[in-house]
Amino acid sequence: MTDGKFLDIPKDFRKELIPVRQEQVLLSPHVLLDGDLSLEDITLVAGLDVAYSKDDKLACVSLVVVDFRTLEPVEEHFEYFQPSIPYIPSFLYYRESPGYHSVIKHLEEKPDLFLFDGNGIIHPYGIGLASQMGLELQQPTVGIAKKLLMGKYVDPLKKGGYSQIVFEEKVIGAAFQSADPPAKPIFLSQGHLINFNTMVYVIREFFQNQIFSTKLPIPLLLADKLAREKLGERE
DNA sequence: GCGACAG
DNA sequence: ATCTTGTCGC
Repeated sequence: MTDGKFLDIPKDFRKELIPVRQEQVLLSPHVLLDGDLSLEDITLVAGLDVAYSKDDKLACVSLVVVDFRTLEPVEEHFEYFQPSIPYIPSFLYYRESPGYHSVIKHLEEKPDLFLFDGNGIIHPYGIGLASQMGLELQQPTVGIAKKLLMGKYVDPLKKGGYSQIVFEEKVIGAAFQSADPPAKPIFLSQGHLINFNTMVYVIREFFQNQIFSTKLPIPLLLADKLAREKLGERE
């Protein structure tokens, strides 16, 4: 017991991460779960992801910007970097954010929304990596995870449907059935400056009139592919 | 009491 | 995340 709440901090990292936890507690109240963003305003959507070498010595971060109407990619960037800390649940931001920030610098045009592979407010202190990135960028962000970190939900019945993810009586995200059952849903959570309904509607749009059946929305699918491909060229 | 635990 | 074989379905 080192944390006092939901996720314990591994003993080896306790001393370093307790101040980090304090930072999360301090920043969490600044996360905004609303804002002006609406579907009609969205033209460019960015997807970001990180791939790791098997020995965890090298990482490749990728960024793909997609036109929300045509679903065509309009910008692609990638960057190699060295992970400075291991993966520790609830501290993913501190492992991946250096990569994200360096690749975002290459953007030629500012996207209207950023999608991250991971969580927004689905987090023991309500500030997952997508939320903290949103605070720093001061831009709308959404987190999309393939596994549930915390909360409960009932399985959406059919493809295209969703259900609320609830924790301590509060709605913290949406389980979205992006592929046909029995495939597991993907787990959406607000990062920053976006409301629940807009988040769900935006993500749902990516699966409308789809030629390929994909589990991830196009920006994240392409980012995932790019990071993997570029990492492969170096190992 | 044990185990859970984004990537 | 990454590793890893065969197998199911279009």
